[in-house]
Amino acid sequence: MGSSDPPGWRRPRSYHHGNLKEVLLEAARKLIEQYGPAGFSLTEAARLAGVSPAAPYRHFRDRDALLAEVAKGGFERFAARLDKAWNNGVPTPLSAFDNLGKAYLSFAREEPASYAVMFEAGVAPASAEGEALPAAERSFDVLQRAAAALCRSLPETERPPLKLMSLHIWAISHGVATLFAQGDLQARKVPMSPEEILESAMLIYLKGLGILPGAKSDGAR
Amino acid sequence: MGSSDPPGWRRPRSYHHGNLKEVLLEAARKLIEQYGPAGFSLTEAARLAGVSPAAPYRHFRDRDALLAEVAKGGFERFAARLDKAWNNGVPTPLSAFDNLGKAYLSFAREEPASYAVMFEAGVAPASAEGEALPAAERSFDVLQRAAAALCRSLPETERPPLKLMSLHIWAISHGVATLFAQGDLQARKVPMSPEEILESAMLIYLKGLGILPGAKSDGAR
DNA sequence: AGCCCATGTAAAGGGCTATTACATGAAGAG
DNA sequence: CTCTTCATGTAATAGCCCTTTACATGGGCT
Repeated sequence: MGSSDPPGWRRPRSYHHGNLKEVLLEAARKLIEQYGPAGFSLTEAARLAGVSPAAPYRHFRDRDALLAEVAKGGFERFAARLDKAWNNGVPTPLSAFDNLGKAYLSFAREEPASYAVMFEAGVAPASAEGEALPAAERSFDVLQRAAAALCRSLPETERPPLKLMSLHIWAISHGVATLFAQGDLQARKVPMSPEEILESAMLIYLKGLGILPGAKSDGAR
Repeated sequence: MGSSDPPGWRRPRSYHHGNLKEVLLEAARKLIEQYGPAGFSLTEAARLAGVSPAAPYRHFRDRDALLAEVAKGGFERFAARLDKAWNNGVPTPLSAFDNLGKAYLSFAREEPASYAVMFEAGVAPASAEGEALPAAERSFDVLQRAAAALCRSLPETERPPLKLMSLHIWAISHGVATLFAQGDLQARKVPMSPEEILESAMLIYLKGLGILPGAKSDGAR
């Protein structure tokens, strides 16, 4: 890789690009962000990188392989960010959980292209799954560890199935992220921020589990 | 839907098709279901309908306009189904709400193509929004009416903001639908059905609001 | 019966994907 | 230092798709 250059900077006048793979991935994210996963074109990414339309095929088997790499990189950064935000539940599981939710949303907002390729159906078929699976599972693991930590305040007999609870948390976060924190639907006339929507939903959910002090009206029983 | 009904059936031997618009929409849904919104091609839809590649342009301005119509029709059937499932909260709001969730998931499973075009970013750009907005809002209204009915068992001072609660319900349903009830991720090693995941999440959420008898440990307070 | 125009076809331009044969030059061996 | 090698780039091409334009057909109205 880059030997005497500043870390991985492309050499414009060289026949060999020197950094093409990364530049193509970056261009792909930019284009997907702008035109959607469907509107993205290998040829245009090559144009952005200043190379011929055939050059990308030296680094990716085909268009789908490039998208699979976008998904893989996305899952890796996603897992790292969730893990950092959770921070092992420090200082408290509740505050860390709040950070986790905010990190989830900010990733979806800051890397909408990655998020779309990671989760939208039919974008990166099975190839992505195979490559990206480990990082995807690391992401889910963070949610699962958070759920476990939150449950520790409950008597064992009242703890929900851990996996189920993690799926709930994932679904709520994903729902808020795709409906409100991404591109266009964000502009709907919803007077609340995605963060507010997610946090309030999580608070109610945690009350329902008895992890937070319940709604006053348990007298309804 | 009905396939071989007498009213408006295509005339195979006629120069004029007689039913092309509907047949193209149906073909589009079938192709999107199979290859994803990106893999769908106008030309192939025309081939399925037995007409030339230029014929669709007599009915749709361009490829995006056809997708916008898919989205519009999807939202209309979606709204109708949700409304029917909710059934004005009869016999009880809780049972009707359960039906509503099941209807949401079954629509996402039975019309994955429509659902994808309706909710995936960048598939049907702004054109869809304009045309499909009324039906989309009717869908959301059903959720909002359900939320209102569920809240009526609460003292007024403890009711959550209606719009916020509706957004929560929508986000949870959408999250479960896209993560677990559609195409590929469905095949994950999740030992629960989407219906079970959604219903359990909703039960916990409603407990958190005090609409259902609370988790035993409200004594935590 | 005859006209009109909604709805079809054929042909063509331009873009994208992917393959193949060829070109370039960075890096290591002698 | 030179020479060879091979990863990495280009050019050219085939095939598919989108979209437009000019033309063809025939159903329905007068």
